Amino acid sequence: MVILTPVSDATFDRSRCSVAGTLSVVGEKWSLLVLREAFLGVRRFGDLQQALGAPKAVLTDRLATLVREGVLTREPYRAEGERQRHEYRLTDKGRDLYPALVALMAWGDRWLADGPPPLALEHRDCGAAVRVALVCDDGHEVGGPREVRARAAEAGVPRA
Amino acid sequence: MVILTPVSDATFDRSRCSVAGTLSVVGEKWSLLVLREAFLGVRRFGDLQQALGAPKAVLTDRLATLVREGVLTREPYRAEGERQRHEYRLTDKGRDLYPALVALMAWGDRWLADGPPPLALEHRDCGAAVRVALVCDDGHEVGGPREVRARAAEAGVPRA
DNA sequence: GTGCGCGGTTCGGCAAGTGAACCCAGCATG
DNA sequence: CATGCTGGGTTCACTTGCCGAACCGCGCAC
Repeated sequence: MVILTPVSDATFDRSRCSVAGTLSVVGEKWSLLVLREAFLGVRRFGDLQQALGAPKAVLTDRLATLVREGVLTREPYRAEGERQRHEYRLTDKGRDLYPALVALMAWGDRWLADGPPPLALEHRDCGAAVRVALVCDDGHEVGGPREVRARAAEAGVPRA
Repeated sequence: MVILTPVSDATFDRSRCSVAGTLSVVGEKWSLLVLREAFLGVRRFGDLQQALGAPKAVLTDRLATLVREGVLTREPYRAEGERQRHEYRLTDKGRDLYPALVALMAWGDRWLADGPPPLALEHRDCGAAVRVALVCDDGHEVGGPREVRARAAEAGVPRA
């Protein structure tokens, strides 16, 4: 029997949904917080652990999967008088998660705040506050989901 | 002992971080996928279950917490010749998660695709594609994290 | 060599997620 | 009325994931 949801275009192929795909990469516990730290410039295992308070084993695992997925790279470095260690840096793929992280942060700032936002983002050039906006390619600012139509790609196309 | 991370402004109060706060509301497994369906107009328990394939028990729990957090409401309805049931609808607070979801989807479209994006978003008014953009309040488009400075709020202010 | 600190790995216990079975209200049917 | 069916859950046994503490091993300092 065919599903007939109240909204006609809700019948797209969920198994290929990009939200689910993204979450399979960064949706585990701590992953997005690791990336938050990465965007703040934290690169070393110990610093990450201290900043996050995550169990070492979990942190090890999350870093490994993020590296495996190409979101971070693991690069050797060597500080004065210490042995070689590794640090974790964002790749382009990882840096491209910035808008998502900013959007999540903005929501928390707005709806969960019990005071001023704990972290303010400002444009390095002009000092003005940075935020995420929904825009369309004609340059309009989009107010919200009500103004958006979701269209499913043609089904039946096999996986490449 | 005070933490001294290599980056000076990385020392903000993580315990109040809005990313972590947001994730504590929508970061559990399935939560964001439930919201994806909500944005597509799916409102009924059974439809959600069928669309997601999530275990009923988990779905029940996620819906309950999303309602408790004020992201969804649970409202009675009654279809012709059926008994009363409940449906789950987005609140303003929930609708405001749209940019975050779109950002996650965009990332997946870009980096995980093995074909065209399974779901295209277009501006209802003009038909142009919808995307998330990072902008500053002076109207500039922000290229990425490199152009952003994160500034921690003054510490020491107790939790209101 | 011994000690020590960093970056992990291992381990036992607990919480969360999973699928299948079960339950129950209420409409439909006979 | 009894009976069955259906949607929306709950319960249960099992697996997976997360947790904190203990342990390990490399390489520098002594």
